[in-house]
Amino acid sequence: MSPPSPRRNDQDARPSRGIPEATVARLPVYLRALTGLADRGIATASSEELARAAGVNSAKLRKDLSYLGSYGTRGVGYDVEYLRYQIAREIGLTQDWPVVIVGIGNLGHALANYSGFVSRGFGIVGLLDADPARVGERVGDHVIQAYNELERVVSEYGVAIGVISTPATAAQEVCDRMVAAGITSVLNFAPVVLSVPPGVDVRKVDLSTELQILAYHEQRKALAGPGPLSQVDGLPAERSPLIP
Amino acid sequence: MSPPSPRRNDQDARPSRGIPEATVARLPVYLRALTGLADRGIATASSEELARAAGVNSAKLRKDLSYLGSYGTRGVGYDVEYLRYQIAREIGLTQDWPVVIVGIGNLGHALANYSGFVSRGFGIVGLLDADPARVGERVGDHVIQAYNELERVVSEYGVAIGVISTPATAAQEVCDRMVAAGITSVLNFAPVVLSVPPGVDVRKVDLSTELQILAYHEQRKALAGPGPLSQVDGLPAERSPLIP
DNA sequence: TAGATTGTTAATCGATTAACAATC
DNA sequence: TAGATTGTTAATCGATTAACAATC
Repeated sequence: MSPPSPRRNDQDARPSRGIPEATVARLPVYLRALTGLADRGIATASSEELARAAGVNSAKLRKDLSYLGSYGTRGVGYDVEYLRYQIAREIGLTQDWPVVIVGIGNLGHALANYSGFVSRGFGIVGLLDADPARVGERVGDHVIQAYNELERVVSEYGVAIGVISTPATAAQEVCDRMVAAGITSVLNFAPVVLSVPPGVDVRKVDLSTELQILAYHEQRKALAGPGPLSQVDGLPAERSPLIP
Repeated sequence: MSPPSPRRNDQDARPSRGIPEATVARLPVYLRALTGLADRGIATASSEELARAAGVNSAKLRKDLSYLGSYGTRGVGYDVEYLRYQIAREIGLTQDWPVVIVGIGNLGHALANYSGFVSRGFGIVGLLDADPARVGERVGDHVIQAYNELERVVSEYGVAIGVISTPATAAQEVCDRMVAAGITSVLNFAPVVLSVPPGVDVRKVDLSTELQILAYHEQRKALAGPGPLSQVDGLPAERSPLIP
């Protein structure tokens, strides 16, 4: 009966706004694919070639890139270096992001030594640990500092992104303290669901969740029987238990 | 004009089949939440309580659980232990999954020492590295073996899931060899897009992608200006560069 | 111009959510 | 029975995909 209610129109915003989440999550993949092409001396790539390098289909890639603007040339393709820069700018990698890591156990060491960290616009400005025995230890180019230094490091370097690689039991309290100190984005490696106030982003990386998702699909493959056509002319593929 | 073409009906399959991917990805989260509740001695939980513990809304949780069956009691809620078992069974965690890890650098060490590994139905049956200098080194309960042992370990233990924590340059060749040896699920920590034949599942965990997604949102917060209401009465929030 | 390839449209598919009848 | 809460429906929203007009 009544006309559709007037709705806030996304057109009002700048074109750089409102990129779908699914697209945002793929931009880093495109960026990496472009870097790979550039390293191999390739100056121009079609959506088809770029999509292959990124592991997606070309329709999706073109749709994704269309949210950023028109950076391709019809009949030609995309200039690798130009597109790479545009995506980096869109993500915000034309500036450096200071990052603090709390919890320097095995995983924290691995993160601190991860070269992709520095090379991609992120810089570690603090490695913090609550264990006094670890404070002062050298890890890569850095020295582990006391957890108590968190507020100082965050304000001194203007840290916006914090990484949590503590045990699960400590993660929420570390997160709370990060947020109180001014951090508004958290990358969490601890296997807990973190509570944060509105305006704070949390992303979670969870080994055991990933393994469980694989196990689910693996189990279904076994149930479906061996062979790509899921023929059921034999018993399900046998899997040995842990003891051989 | 013509009636819709006859389509293969999912109803034909058992109810345990065809759980949406988004739901599958949340089952491990529910499982962990249930374990947490059980640890605190809670025997029964409503969808509302369970959803809070898992960090989702209760409608989504009920919808997700409905794909597994009717394991709740109207007016009462869910029996924590019973539901926990049903989800574990659905995922396939009532059996143990032998896992092999290739690439025992910093990250490989962290993964090998990760306790959630063993405790959640996964068992490491091999730590492999291509560097002869590392072979023989003790990591947790295991000893690093030569990369050459891959085929033997996979067939001896019936390994279906392989973890790649090598440098990016080695990842594709390791993956190919895993697949040739019979592995059908790969968890990849190397920052490359892996090519695999149909029927092989790959999941990727990528630190720098996660950081970049956070950076994108962080940048938008800065552009929107300080304050939760995105007021633009001031300059964008200042972020210091890496050098203070 | 002819060929190639982008950027966009529109159809389809899958995921989320609110609401509520069923039922403990 | 009255109150509580599940399981399901249906509406909405967001993501994917194929197709193709626009255009280099």
